[in-house]
Amino acid sequence: MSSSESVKSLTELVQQPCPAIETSKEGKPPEPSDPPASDSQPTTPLPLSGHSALSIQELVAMSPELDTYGITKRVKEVLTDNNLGQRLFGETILGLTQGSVSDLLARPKPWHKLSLKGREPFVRMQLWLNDPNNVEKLMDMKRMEKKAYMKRRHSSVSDSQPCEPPSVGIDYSQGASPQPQHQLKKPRVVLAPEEKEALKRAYQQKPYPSPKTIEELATQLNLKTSTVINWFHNYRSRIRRELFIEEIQAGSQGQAGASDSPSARSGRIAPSSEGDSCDGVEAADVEEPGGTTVATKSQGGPAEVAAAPADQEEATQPAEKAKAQPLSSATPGQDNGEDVGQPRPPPEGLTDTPAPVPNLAAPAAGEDAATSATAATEVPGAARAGPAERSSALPSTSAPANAPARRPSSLQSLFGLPEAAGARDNPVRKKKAANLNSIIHRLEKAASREEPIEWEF
DNA sequence: TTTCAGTCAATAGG
DNA sequence: CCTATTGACTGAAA
Repeated sequence: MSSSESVKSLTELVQQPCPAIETSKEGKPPEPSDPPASDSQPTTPLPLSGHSALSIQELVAMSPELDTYGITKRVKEVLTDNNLGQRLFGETILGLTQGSVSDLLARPKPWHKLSLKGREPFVRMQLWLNDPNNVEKLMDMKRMEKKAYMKRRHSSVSDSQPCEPPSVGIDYSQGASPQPQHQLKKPRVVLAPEEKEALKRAYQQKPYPSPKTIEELATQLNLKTSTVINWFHNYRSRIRRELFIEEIQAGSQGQAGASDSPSARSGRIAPSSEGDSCDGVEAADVEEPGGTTVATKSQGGPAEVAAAPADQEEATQPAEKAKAQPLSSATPGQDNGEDVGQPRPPPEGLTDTPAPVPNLAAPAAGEDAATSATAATEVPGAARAGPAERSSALPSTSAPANAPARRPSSLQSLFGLPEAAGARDNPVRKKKAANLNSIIHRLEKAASREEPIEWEF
């Protein structure tokens, strides 16, 4: 362990801040000659340009701290400037599929919130950006693909998909017309907007529904339980991610005015930095179709699902909800005009129902506010911290905002100064409200055990 | 077990 | 073609 020198050179490789400054040209040693004696890796699955002796993982491990936002921004620029698609880029440079690349470029998570694995793509991107021939290489790939494509077309005259079924052998579908072919492949569930709405509402009541609640939701919405579970998982993490980007952008916001960010470029002093900023605890209000600006009443009682401080599960089904098709019964117990369910087509395929759920449009009407009420009951003062302003009292480790604003003095980036001013208001509020709920949830959870937990909200 | 972080891959829009 | 969205899956923590 040691080898501080090699680290240094590697660091340069992955560094994003201005590369200039070096008296020696160096550029990039084809291979550093100093693999930090580490056990071998499962080998990179990617062709990865095929050089570099070091595995990315090693690079990632010693990578300095990259500005993910800045990196993605530059990558996007380069790609668009050269008409390179993210599919090509993803597959050849990152080893990821197009969708993943799109996601990554659009919503990079801040470096410190990334796992080792999650950092990998960013290191690769940085490496790629540093490569003087990056564009050229990709263009070559593009040409090659095209060539291959043309070739294929040419060779196969009027042949339709020569070798299509790559299946393992479980397939006897070769018939003739790929029409209503057997759907051996699951059709991919697509939730209807109404269903999503219902789920979101449920999420706001309870970001972490109990299995029982999930089961109920599934029944009421006529979805598979696993679908509901997955939905919650996905929704939670996607909400979380949006909060991250918000965090990032906040850091690079340069409000009109002269002062640019103080840029307190400091190191990571934190043993496990957790900068968080909760932002004012605003009451929540939710949007709704119609433009009814719901004021945030401190709820009246439509808390429903959650009742007992401890485990509210029991209050959930005093009645009987045998029948599916909850036209309006929704959650038993304290109904309050709440309705989680919505009429939907009969179970099991059968596309009959001509009318796609007529009502359900704006069922809610106000109870969303329950957002906070719900669980707050027990938690002492922990959760909400007064009004707003939370000038961190503790020496919160790590600066709340890193300053990715600066740009290297490269000719390229001279042109881009897209700076986007935020102009969002509504959706954000909602997200925050939901986020609060999850915070509460965690507090509750933690309340039952004693452990110095560190939270990041 | 459950949650989470990363991804994949189908698919909806352009 | 290309990109964005999103349900589902995988593997690793807890």
